[in-house]
Amino acid sequence: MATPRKELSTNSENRQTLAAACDVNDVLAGISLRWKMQLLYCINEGVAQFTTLKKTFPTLSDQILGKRLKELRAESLITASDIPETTPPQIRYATTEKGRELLAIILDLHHWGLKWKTVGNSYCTVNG
Amino acid sequence: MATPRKELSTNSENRQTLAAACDVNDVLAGISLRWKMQLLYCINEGVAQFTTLKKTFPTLSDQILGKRLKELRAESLITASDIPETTPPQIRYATTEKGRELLAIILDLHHWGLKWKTVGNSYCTVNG
DNA sequence: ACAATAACTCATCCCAAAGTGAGTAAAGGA
DNA sequence: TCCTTTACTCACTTTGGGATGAGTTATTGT
Repeated sequence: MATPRKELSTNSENRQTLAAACDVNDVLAGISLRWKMQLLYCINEGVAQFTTLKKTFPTLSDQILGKRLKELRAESLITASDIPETTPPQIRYATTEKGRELLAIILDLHHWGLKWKTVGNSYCTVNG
Repeated sequence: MATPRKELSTNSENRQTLAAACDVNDVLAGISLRWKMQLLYCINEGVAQFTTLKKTFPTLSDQILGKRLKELRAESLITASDIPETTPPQIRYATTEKGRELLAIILDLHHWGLKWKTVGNSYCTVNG
């Protein structure tokens, strides 16, 4: 006989459960999307156009780059503005105050990672 | 004619590329695994056994719970110790200094999220 | 002997994030 | 007229994190 299966996915439900339990889950889900913090960092450093970002990350696809820039704009982490007198019209991105404050915390996370970095990989022998 | 396809995945390659570029990518990938920071937080608050954690998160499966606890131990964010005179032998978890320092940064992230939280969802009307 | 409980582990399936190749609009130059 | 460049978008496939249901080891109580 066929195994009875659930007709509704608890996968997306659980994500909502966690988001409802604490806002930080939404934040974590947002910042961990691949390339996202890298892009925010680069834009803050002045690498701020579609094409220059593409060159900075050669293995990053156009689609994901466009998607991430759209997300960053929607979340007000960056702003977009036309560069006048360019043809075809070019767009320059810039970080917002919200974005820069987030980057500061990401930097803390970076320092934490370095501070507690396991030299060699002794902890990898733990198994069981 | 058949479209020529790549035989090697750039998916996992890109993860390594990012990890090599900056350690913080590893950190981000680690902390964003579902339930992980919740569990770390609960353990720090004293909800520190397999079964009590299960009861705290009813929709969290046994497998993921076991997996996360294993990861947290492997990364030295928590420690495990036997509770004496219990039957069957029970295990209590506790956060490490490394784990508590991480939680402090997660708390910053939480505050950042609250500070910049969009009231209503006006930014959701951005589309284009 | 059998049930109960704690703390897991295993094989399998599902789904959404990530990647792939191609196509689009608009403007200027050869 | 066609080519180039910028900044995207679309339809499709792949991949690995997460969920599911069942099984395992060990110990005490009845």
